[in-house]
Order: sequence, then structure tokens, then C-alpha cells
Amino acid sequence: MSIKRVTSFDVAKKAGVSRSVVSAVLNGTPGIGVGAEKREAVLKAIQELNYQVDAQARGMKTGKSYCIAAFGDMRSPLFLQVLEGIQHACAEYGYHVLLSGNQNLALSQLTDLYLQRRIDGIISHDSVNYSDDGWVGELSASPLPFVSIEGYAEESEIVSILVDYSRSVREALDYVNRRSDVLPIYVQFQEESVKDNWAERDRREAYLQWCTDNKIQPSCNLVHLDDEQGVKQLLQSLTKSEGSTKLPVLLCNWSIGAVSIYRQAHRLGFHIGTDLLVMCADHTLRNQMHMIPSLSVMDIPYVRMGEMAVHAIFEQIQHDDVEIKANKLWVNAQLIPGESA
Amino acid sequence: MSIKRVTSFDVAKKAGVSRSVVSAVLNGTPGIGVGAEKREAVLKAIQELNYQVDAQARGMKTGKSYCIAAFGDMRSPLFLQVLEGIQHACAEYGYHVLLSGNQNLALSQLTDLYLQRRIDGIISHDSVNYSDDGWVGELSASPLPFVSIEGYAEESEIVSILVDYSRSVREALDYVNRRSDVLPIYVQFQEESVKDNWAERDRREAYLQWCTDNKIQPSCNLVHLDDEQGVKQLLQSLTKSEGSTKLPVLLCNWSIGAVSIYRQAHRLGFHIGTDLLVMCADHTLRNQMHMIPSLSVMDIPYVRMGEMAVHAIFEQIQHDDVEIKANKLWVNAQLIPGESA
DNA sequence: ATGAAAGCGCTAACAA
DNA sequence: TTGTTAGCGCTTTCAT
Repeated sequence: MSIKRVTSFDVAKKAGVSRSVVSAVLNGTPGIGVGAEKREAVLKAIQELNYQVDAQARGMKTGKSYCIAAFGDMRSPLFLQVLEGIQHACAEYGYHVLLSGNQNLALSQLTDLYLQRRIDGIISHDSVNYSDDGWVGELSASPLPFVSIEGYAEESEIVSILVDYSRSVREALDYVNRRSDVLPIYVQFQEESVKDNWAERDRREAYLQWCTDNKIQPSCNLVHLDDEQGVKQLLQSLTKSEGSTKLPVLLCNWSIGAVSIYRQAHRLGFHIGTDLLVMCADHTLRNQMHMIPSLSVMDIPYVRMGEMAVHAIFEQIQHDDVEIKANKLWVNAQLIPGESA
Repeated sequence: MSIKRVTSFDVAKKAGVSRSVVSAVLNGTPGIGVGAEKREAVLKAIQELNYQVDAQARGMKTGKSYCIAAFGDMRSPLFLQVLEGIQHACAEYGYHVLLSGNQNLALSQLTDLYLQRRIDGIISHDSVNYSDDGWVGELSASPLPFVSIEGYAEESEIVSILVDYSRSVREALDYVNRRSDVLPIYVQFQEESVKDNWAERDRREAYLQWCTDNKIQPSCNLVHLDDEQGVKQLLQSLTKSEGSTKLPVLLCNWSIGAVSIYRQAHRLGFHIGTDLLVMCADHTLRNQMHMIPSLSVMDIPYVRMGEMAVHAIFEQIQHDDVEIKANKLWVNAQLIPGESA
């Protein structure tokens, strides 16, 4: 037998009231008034006994667990930022966060978690092109609130927090364009596993549109992430057109691409920041300060996206009456200037 | 009223047995034999009804929650690695992870969490010099299993997972020393907020001892992290002694220090990897691949440390009989070679 | 080997 | 306004 737990009964006894009064004081149950002195007595007893409600017992009654599950790729540092936001926002609601890395846990198993733990909601950090029809189906069959971060962009049923990538590109371009005579060149790095998706399209098209608006001849380059030769050739092509007085600026979609560019520039003897500017439209690698010279990037506010997801979850929890509303929440990347552009 | 839950009663009814049999099948309760056919029937009913035990109800009976809490700095990418290990190992035990960032939650509040949620254990990711006497006291008063990662090194009561920093330095030195005629120079970066601690001492002393063993004149340098001048002077001092045929190797305690070194080397026109080698005795920044040239580092296996912490927790849970045992578990850093050394 | 029954601590409907 | 009571779903004696 373990140590005796302090229960609401003990509190009630000490305060000279019944357990329901204790419960009412704790939960502020509407429709039940509690006299001021009684309330004081209860509060005092709680203090003195160091009473804490048993979340499991409470959950048993209410059918809730006061927990939300966070699901994402445990190897991606971005997920930690998301978690930070989730944790922070949940704390405000008195909720806790149950971690569900997607290494060994498939999304479908989350349904079981829901059944076992009575999770009150799920926040999933997905890749930008992610969408799972099966999951959408399961979800619509259950009353479990769900919010995706970065995923399900084209699935209007699902609430998701999305980044306005078009805008991030425009802001980046406006930033580099503050210097006169720059020639922005877009570099879209690609990876086998990541197919073209709306985010890449948005960025590319924002670049093209911006060039049109600013009467600049666009140059859009697709390069595979491992393709060192490709980057090298791109850099060399810049030298050829050196006749132009314009300062070339490489704007790349992923900050990991900057590593390749720096590497080749280093080999070719180009000085980034003077011969050539570099700017990244995202900051996935979080290497802004680690690059030399430091990188100018558009930082994506993952922490805030985590917080927003929590608020969106609670909106679903509270208004379970079906309202017509936009299920997509958009956030903006923020410029972090560095020495590279 | 929400959707009716499938309970063990439903399963029992469908299988034509009583609830206790269902429970016995589920938990393999010792001392209770269940006939083969009955067992089959129960299993089949569970399948068909898609029954899942209610963790809260179970927890209520057993006094456990099948959850462990993970506590750490949500802004440090290292913590995510730890979480990955924790999550992974917990899954094997059928446990879940409750996240407790230390942003808004003080360690003392964890006690409340324990009372509320009946947490079965706590894993805390601490800084290397961390130790909180008050917490040690609270802990000894409660039966709550606790394991610290990187903290409480000098607190023999507490179980902690620690890194053998001496060894990481020796391995790094042996690695650079494979080339003939290198001159290893130790650089200890310092930060206001981080005082000298056992880990720094271990590294420094391992360096000095190694130099003695290898009959090399040691050079141990303390530099403040922001002290660009200091790094610059250090690099310049290397040129002066250029008369020596030895290739200087800077071994630094933190991989963040490499950024400063690269930056100054870049300014002074030194080529890292040829004029000068650089090696880091840890990999806190996780910038191995992002540096140009790529960095040689000793990587600390935080994922595994997380897993080990979970195993240590379960050892405490299972053997609650007090055994005499070593409370400190040591792990080794692993060499990741790069181009810098 | 199996079933009946007693709670775990809480909340909410109801009775006073 | 306050106290009584009936479960929530499970595990675990204790009888059978």
C-alpha cells in the first residue's frame, strides 16, 4: 500500500463541507453558488493539505483527459519549436502535452491513443505536401479535434496552420532590392523524396511575378540538393555575364541550399556578401548564425504556429456547434538580416 | 452524451465470460489461469469490438498513469534528441511521454504534476553543472523515480546519465594525432552564464594529461565566446611560431566555438583543413555538416542517453527494494570525421 | 477456473 | 444554497 492520497473528501471534512462544494469551488461549476466563508474554508483546507485533484479520476467522470497529443518528426529541430509553442499555449489552458513521435507510431495508431487516453485533441506537424485521405476519413468519423501544422493545405475540411510562402519570397526580394542594381536569381533546391508542392510553386511564382512587376529578367534554376556540379555551373554562369554591372543575388528556397552555395563559392574564390549575395526564403536548417558570412533568411515562426494550433484546437473543443469558418490560418515568415545579403 | 464507449463489460458479454476474465487476459494476471478457448473468445471479441482499455480507469485502480514526464529546455535542440530517445524507449514499455518544458514550469511544480497525473517517473535534461538540493530533498521524500541527464553529477543519491568527457578529448586527440607532426592546442570557450564545472575540468585535464603522455608542450587557452579579438590573437600567435614544422590543431570544447574560429580564420586568410586544423570535443550546435569545410566533432549520443534514462527509470520502478548500485551511467561521445581535421 | 462485488476519486444530477 | 448519491471503467480480492 502506497502513501495515502489526499482526496476531496479529506478537504471537505477539514473545511466542514461536503465534497460537492469542494468540487464546485475547484471547477467554478456554473449554477452553483458557494458562500464566501465556505469558499474560503475550502481554499484554506486545500492549501493546508496540499490537495491536488486526481486528473485520472476527474477524467473518468468528464470523459476528458486534459491532454493533447503532439505528433511529428522527432528528428527535425523544427518540431521542437512547434512543441515549444504547443507546450507553452497548453500550459495556459491547464492542459498537458502527450508526445507522439511518428517514428514508431503511425497516424492510425493515434486513434487508439485517443481511445486509451481520451486525448482531447491532436496537433500534427506534417510536411508541407502532406495529406492522408484515410486519416481525414477517420477524423470525420470521430469528434476528436485535429489541427495540422503545414499539412493538409488542400484539404478544406482540416484546420491547418500554413505559411504564406509567396509573401516570404516577396519580402526577401524587396529586402535585397533595397540596394540598387541587384539581379535576383532564384534557386530551387530539390530532393528525391520531396515532390513539387504548393509551397514550392508559390515561391517560384512569387519570384516570377515579382520580376515581372519590377521589370527584371527572371532566372529560375532547379538544382538537386546533391548536385554540386549544378551549383558550380550556376555560379560560373554568373561570372560570364559579368559584363553587367548588376550584383547577382541568389535567393534559394531552403537554407540548406546555402551550404552548397557557400561551399562552391569558397572553391571558386567568390566572396559572398561582396561578389555575390545569398538569401534564403526559409530557415529550416537554423544555420543563420553558423554560416560565414552569416546568412540572411526568412525565418518561419514555428513556435507561434504551435501556439496557434493549440488555440485552434480549443476553438474546436469549445464551439462544437458547427460554424462555417475558414479552416486555414496563415502566418508570415520574418526577415532575419545577415551579412550574406 | 458522447458516443458510447466499448467497455470490458461489452467484451465480456460478447465473449460469454465475466469482466475479470477479460482483465486477466489483458494483464496476464499471475495466479489466474484462463482456459484456452475462453482466452480465444476474449481476444476475438476485443478485435471485433476494437476494444481499448481506458488508461484513466486502469490508472485509477493501479495508482499509476503509465506516463513519464520529460523535463528540459524546449529551446535546445539537444533536448529534442533526448526526447526522441525517451519516446522511443517508452513506446517499448507501453508508456507515454508527458512533456514539461522548463520555460513556465519550475521543477518544484513537477511534484504537483506527480500528484495530479500520477506520473510514474521523471526524466530531466539538465545542464552539466546542474544540481538542486531542494529537489533532491523533495525527491527523497517521495517514491517518484527520477533520472537526470547530464545533471547531478556530484549528487550520488540521484541516478544520472553522464558523458565521459575525458575520453571524448582523448579520442579527439588520438584522431588528430594520426597525422604526424601536429600540435594540438586546446581552446576552452566560456560564457558568462556557464561557470567552470566538472565537464570543463575533465576535458582540460584530459588534454593536459594527453600532452604529458605524448610529450607535447600543452597550450590551454580560455576565450570568452564573444571575444573575437581573443580568437584573432590566438590565430595570429600560431603564425608567429610558424618556424615550427608542426601543423597546429585547435581542439575546442564547444562546437559553437568553431564558428568564431572559422570566422577569424576567414578574415585572416587561413585555410582550415590545410593551414590549420579544427576539431570540436562536442557537437552541441549540430553544425558538423553546415560548416565549410565540414567540422570534425565528437558527437554526444543524446538519443541513446534518453533511452538509457527510460531504462533506468524502469529499473527504479521494478526493483523498488533498495539495492546498492552505482547511480551513474556513463556514455561515450562518438567521432564524426569532417574536413576540418 | 470463474464470477460477484468492492472500491479508486471524482463530478453532476437530484433531493432537501 | 447545500448534502446525498449514482456512476465513470477498471482491477482485484474473495467466494464459489
